[in-house]
Amino acid sequence: MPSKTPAPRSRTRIQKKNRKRILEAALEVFSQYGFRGATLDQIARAAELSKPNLLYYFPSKEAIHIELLSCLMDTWLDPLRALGPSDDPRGEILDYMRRKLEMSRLFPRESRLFANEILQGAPRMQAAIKGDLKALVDQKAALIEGWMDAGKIARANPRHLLFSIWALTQHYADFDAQVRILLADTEPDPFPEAARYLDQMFGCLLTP
Amino acid sequence: MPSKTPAPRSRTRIQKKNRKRILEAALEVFSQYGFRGATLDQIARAAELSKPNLLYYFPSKEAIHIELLSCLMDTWLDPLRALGPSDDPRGEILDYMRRKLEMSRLFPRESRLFANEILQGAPRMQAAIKGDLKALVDQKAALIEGWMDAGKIARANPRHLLFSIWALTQHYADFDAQVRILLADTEPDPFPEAARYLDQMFGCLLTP
DNA sequence: CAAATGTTTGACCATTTGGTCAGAACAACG
DNA sequence: CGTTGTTCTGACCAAATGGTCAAACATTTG
Repeated sequence: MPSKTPAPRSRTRIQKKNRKRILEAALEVFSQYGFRGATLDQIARAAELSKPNLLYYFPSKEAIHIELLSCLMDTWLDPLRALGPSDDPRGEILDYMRRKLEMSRLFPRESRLFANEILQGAPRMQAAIKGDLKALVDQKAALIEGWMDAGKIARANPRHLLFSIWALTQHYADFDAQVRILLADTEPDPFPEAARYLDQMFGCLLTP
Repeated sequence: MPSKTPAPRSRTRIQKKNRKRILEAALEVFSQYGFRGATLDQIARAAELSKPNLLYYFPSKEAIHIELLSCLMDTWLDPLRALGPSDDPRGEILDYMRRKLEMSRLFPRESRLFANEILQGAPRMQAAIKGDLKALVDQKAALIEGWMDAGKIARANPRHLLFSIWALTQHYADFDAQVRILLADTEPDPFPEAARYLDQMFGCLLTP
C-alpha cells in the first residue's frame, strides 16, 4: 500500500511520470480558469487519465493546486534570488528585469497561475508571501537601498521598484490576450519591443 | 408582462433599485472568483435577494456578467478618452497615469473584474477590445507619437507606454493582497508612495 | 512461476450548480 | 374598494461536480 503522499525516494517510474502529467495538465487548466473555475474532469482530460486515477495520485483537487503552487514558487523566485552584489548595480537590476520578462515569455501559464491566486486574495499563498517572499524582498530592498546610498543608481523606493518590475514584466504574460489584440497590426510578437521599451524605462530611471 | 430586458424608460423604481443591488453584488463576487468560480447563490446572498428573484431581473448568470462588463467598460476608459491635445504633453500623460492610479485605489473590484476576464483570454470582451479599445489606443498612440515627433517628450514606443501605465497602476489594485503584505511594516497604505514612485518613473522617462 | 505490490477503472454517491415554474404576495391606480 | 400588472418565493429539475470503492488489471520481485 502506498503512503498517501509517497516520499520522493519511494516513487515509482509510473508515479513520477503520472504526477508530472497531472501537474502539467493542472497548470494548463488552473492558470486559465482559476481554482474554483477549474474542474477535475478538465484536468483529467488534459492529462489523459481517468478522474479516479487523478485521485489515486493526489488526495483532492486542492492538493493538486497546493502542490503546483509550492513547486512553482521556487522557480518563480529564482531570478530575484540571483540578484546580488555587483560592480554594476544598474546592469544587475536591468538583468533581473530582463530575466523576469523572459520568464513571462517562456512561462506565461505559471505567471497566470500566480496572478489568479493573488487576485483572489492569495488564500493558499498567504503563508509563503508573509514568510519566504517577504524575507527575500526585505533583503533585496536593503541591497538596492545600499546601492542608492552609494550613489551608484538613482534614488527610488526600492520595494516599489521591485513591484514595478513584476507588474511590467508579468503584464505581458497575464494580459497577453489584450496585448496581442492591440498590437495585432503593429507587432506580431510583443516581446522584442517590450524588452526594448522596458530597457529604456528602467535604464532611464536608474541612471543617477 | 415585462419585456425580457425592459428599456430604461420603462424601469420601475423597484427594478432600478434591485438591478443596481444585483450588479453591485455581482461585481463583488465576480471580481473575486472570476466568472466560473462565482455562483448565483453567492451573488444572491450578497444582494440579499433570493436566487429566483435574481433570475427575474436577469435571464442568466452570463447575462449579469456581460451587463457588468459593458457597463464598466466606459467608466474604465474615461481617463484615456480624456487624454487630449495640450501644451504640456508630459503633464498630460502624467495626469492620465495619476487618474488611472486613483481609479485603482477607488475601484479595485472593477480592476480585478477586468483582470480576471483578460486572464481567461477575454472570452466575453474580445469584441470590445478589438473594436472600441483598439480604435482608442490607435488614436492616442498617434497623438503621443505626434508629441514625440515635435520633441516635446522623449521618444518611446507609445503603445508600450500605455501598457506600462496600465500595468503599473492596475498592479496596485489587482495584486493588492501581495502588495499590502510586503509593505506591512513599511507603509500602511501603498498608494501615496506608489503615486510618488510612478511620478518619478514616468517623469524621468518622458523628459526629452 | 506465483505472490505481493502498484495502477486503473466503471459504477456509484452526495452535494452543488444554473435554471424553471406555478402561484402567492405586493404595489398601483381608477 | 377591487382589478391589474409587478415582484417574489418555495419546491423542483437536470446536469455537473468533487470524491469513493471494490474489483480488475499490471508490474515488480522473491
